[in-house]
Amino acid sequence: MTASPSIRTKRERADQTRARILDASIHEFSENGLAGARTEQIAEAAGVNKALLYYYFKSKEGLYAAALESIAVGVRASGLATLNANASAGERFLKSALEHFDRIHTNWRFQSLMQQEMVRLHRGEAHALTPLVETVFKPLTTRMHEVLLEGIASGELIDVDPSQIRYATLGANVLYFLSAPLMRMVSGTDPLERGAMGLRRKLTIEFLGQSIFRDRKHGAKVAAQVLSATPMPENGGIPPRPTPEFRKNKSEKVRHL
Amino acid sequence: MTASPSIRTKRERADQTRARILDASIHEFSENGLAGARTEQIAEAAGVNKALLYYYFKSKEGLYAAALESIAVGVRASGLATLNANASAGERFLKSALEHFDRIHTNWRFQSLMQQEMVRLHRGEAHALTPLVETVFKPLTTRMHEVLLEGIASGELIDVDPSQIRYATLGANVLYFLSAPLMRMVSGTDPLERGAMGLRRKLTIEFLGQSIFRDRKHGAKVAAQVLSATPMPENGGIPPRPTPEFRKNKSEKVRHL
DNA sequence: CATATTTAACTAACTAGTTAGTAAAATAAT
DNA sequence: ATTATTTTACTAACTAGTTAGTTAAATATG
Repeated sequence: MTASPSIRTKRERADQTRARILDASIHEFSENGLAGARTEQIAEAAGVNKALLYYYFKSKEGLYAAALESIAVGVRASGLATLNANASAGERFLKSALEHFDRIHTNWRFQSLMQQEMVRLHRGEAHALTPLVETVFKPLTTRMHEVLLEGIASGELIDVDPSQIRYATLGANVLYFLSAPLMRMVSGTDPLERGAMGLRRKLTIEFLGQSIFRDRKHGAKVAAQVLSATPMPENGGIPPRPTPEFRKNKSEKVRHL
Repeated sequence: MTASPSIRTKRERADQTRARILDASIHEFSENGLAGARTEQIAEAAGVNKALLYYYFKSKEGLYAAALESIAVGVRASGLATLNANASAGERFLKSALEHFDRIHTNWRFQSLMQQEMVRLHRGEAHALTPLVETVFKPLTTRMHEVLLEGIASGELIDVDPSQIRYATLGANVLYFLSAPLMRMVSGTDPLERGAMGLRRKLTIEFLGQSIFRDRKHGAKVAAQVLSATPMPENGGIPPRPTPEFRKNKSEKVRHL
């Protein structure tokens, strides 16, 4: 287990192990939640002994918080990038809506962790999200608000509450992916299949072009432009599930002998 | 323990205990999830012995499924009622959007259970939701689709994908409540406080009036009409949480001795 | 050798589900 | 109507298994 020959020093190898633990944690926590994830499983996936988790991070919750922070790093940057692009406020907002849609499925782990954190927050648990408020959520929310206000002031967008536009836009994306397995049962077709997703992606932006732009013809043009400028990224992250029904649980073991 | 004098027969008392168990289950499961809820705690809250849960429902999952079905009964009726009201398609849709907003906070337990079920579905777990697909979700989705198509055909609503209108509308409501504890940390004000909620309720409908109606003046009128016809219901269901931070976990006990 | 990293072995606490038994109500027999 | 028998509703105590976290020893590495 003397690792790859490229890594020699003690420090480097330790850092690498640490990173492997974080990777495995993101994987396990995003799929099974804080309570559902098993430390033993994380250790195994990282190829280390369970006690090592407690050597690097003091507790399961500490590990969870670290995993959350490590995955959140990239989100802020890409989110702000679209909002600061060189384009009209309306176009920047559509770009950012599209980026949000794409990010949900390319970085599904992050989305999954966030959804579980929201539930935990409602229960009054979770310190884990607190640090991300300042580093990620506040900057993104604020910037988006500014862009929308700018678009409204310039007359490009309709004069409605910017937060409401935000809720409707992000909410649509969140709900699409969150409800996908349910809608699959309702409609028979899988919203996570690439074709369906590509269509939804297009309809999402076109809808915004028609709904929040004062001049709907202009909105349609901007939507088309944004869509043609940003092709759908490769299938990223939502781990495909087998047939919806039969599948033995993991987090809640059934033990009827 | 001969209970109240009004209940004499064995059968009646048994039905009552069964109902008490279901009530306690809804409470516990909605607050702690399937895995997080403790059978002992459910039994205690229902005032019965734990083994009785297994006498009435064969397993924890069976109890969960029964609780879910019992709470879902009311949702279909109220949802369909607004969609079938006597009004234009556009107005019926706004009514139904408003009913959805109100239902989320008056029947928070249902919403909470649904959100957790969505996550479970993504993991490939959950038979519990399957029966509700036919009895609740399919009828509601179908009817809403019909209403939207009617509104588009009549020219009252803009010609965009009906499903996209649904995602944007319901998604906005879901995200508002789901992200409330996070937004409270971001903005400092509590979205679940009654004043804020009343405002959001109004902005939600007004936004739809401006965004999905072909004639925005007409949309504004319909929105005002729907809002004045339906006052905000009394504070229903989201259990208020103390100060966001400090609060010992329940589902994931920390046992560092 | 001394220090940082890693592990095998262990434990204390907890939890879903079971079992064996009881009290009282319902039903059948006399 | 009284007694005997069966069924229903319910409980106390227990089992078997799981899991987060600890400890002390081992293994590199500088």
